[in-house]
Amino acid sequence: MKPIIVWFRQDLRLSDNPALAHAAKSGKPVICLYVLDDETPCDWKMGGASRWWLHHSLMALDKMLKGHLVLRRGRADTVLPAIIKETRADAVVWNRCYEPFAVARDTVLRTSLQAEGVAVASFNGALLFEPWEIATGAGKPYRVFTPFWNTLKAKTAPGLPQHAPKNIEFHDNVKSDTLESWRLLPTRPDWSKDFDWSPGEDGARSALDEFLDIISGYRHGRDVPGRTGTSRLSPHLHWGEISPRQVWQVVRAQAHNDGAETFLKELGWREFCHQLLFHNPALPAEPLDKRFASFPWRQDGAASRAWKRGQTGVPIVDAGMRQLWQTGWMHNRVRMIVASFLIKHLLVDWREGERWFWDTLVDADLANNAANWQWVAGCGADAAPFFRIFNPVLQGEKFDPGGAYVRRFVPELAEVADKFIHRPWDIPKNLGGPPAGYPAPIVDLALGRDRALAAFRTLARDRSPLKFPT
DNA sequence: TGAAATGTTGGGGCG
DNA sequence: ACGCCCCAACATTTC
Repeated sequence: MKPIIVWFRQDLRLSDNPALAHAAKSGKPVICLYVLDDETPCDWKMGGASRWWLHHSLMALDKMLKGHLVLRRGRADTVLPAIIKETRADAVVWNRCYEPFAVARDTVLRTSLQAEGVAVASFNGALLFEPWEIATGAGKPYRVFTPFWNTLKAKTAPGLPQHAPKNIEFHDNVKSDTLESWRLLPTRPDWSKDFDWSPGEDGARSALDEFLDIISGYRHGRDVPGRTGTSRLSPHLHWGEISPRQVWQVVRAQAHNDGAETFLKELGWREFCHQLLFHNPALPAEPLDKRFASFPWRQDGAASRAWKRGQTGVPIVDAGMRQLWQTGWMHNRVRMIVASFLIKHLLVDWREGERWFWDTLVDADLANNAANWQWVAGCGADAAPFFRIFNPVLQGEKFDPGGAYVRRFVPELAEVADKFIHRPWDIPKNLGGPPAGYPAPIVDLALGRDRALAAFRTLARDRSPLKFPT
């Protein structure tokens, strides 16, 4: 019997994995393969934090496969034909990816494999619905979230998740790299020592279970960065350690509480972002709203560096940027604040923030990252209006009132009184003044706001309708 | 999934 | 007792 190859990509799990289930049912011996491709030129090479996650997730997957995971390095269109030749496999299955380069790669590969007589099948393992399954009455992709969401909800429920295959008959003795030889982990310095994550399918399940304990308070709790009020599922979902169908099914069962309802909407945003990228391959690189093509972004290396390092002198911004660097993740409320600060107060091109997040987030996801940066910049689909400029002081006082979040990540401010924790520059002289060792703000918040309004207003005067690439 | 400026209202101090 | 002013508190509008 000739073997079948399951090509793992962003679906590092056994349960509800349609490609794996298909292979296990086929009666053929199964080869579970992961290919690390550092060779194909790509604008979005996997970032450092992603590689850290991948290392641990592959280790977990290999354990669940009882050591049968095959690791190969190289171009997918070289590795797959090679391993097919070695093992005489006559079938390949995978779950679909939706990044433009992945779509292009997989389309070519499918054709060439089929031309060699290899059976190829692909499945939906990453989304509730395919990007082409939710369309307007005119058959076009949605550009506004709310009608997209209404249509998604009205569709018949996404398919029920499948159980992991009862037993898998593996095809043995396939050459494999060692994971260590891929050197996915950071060395000198080891910036991952404070990462507090459990990559892998079990870790994903635990994260979901822990979230279910607090989901009833999600609607408001999700906005408080000093406490755990969010699901922290994003990296697990990105790597496919848990499927959106699995999350949907469990959360849906609690739909009587508004927290569950609010959270399902976030899964909806994930779907929305993925269909946006699928239908707009330039989403990560070009503003959807073409009026932004000639926007006068400022080149300010010093400001960008201060932002990345969490040295802007604005507490909630610095706390967020340091949380990102230290833990590989940032609370969503704070992502909006730091993004607004970079784009509006500093007038730096959103793509610079997008790139930094791509390199530093363990949940870096091309679709979510690009769509959300465009959203904050005001050039994306269903975008925030240009005049919506977060005041980081007010946001801090509203969502981190006791300063617990700032104190945790900006130790220079740990002893500052609550009243001044989000504006240490206002600490009067007789109380000691601003703490030494913490920078003064790199931009005057009022001036920065006015400058952004002036710059963005010139765009708003251009009444030409939004032009989206077709 | 804002913030700031401006407008309105109503209670209380006080001449 | 009355009107005037002040100013929270809330509402509206503007960016």
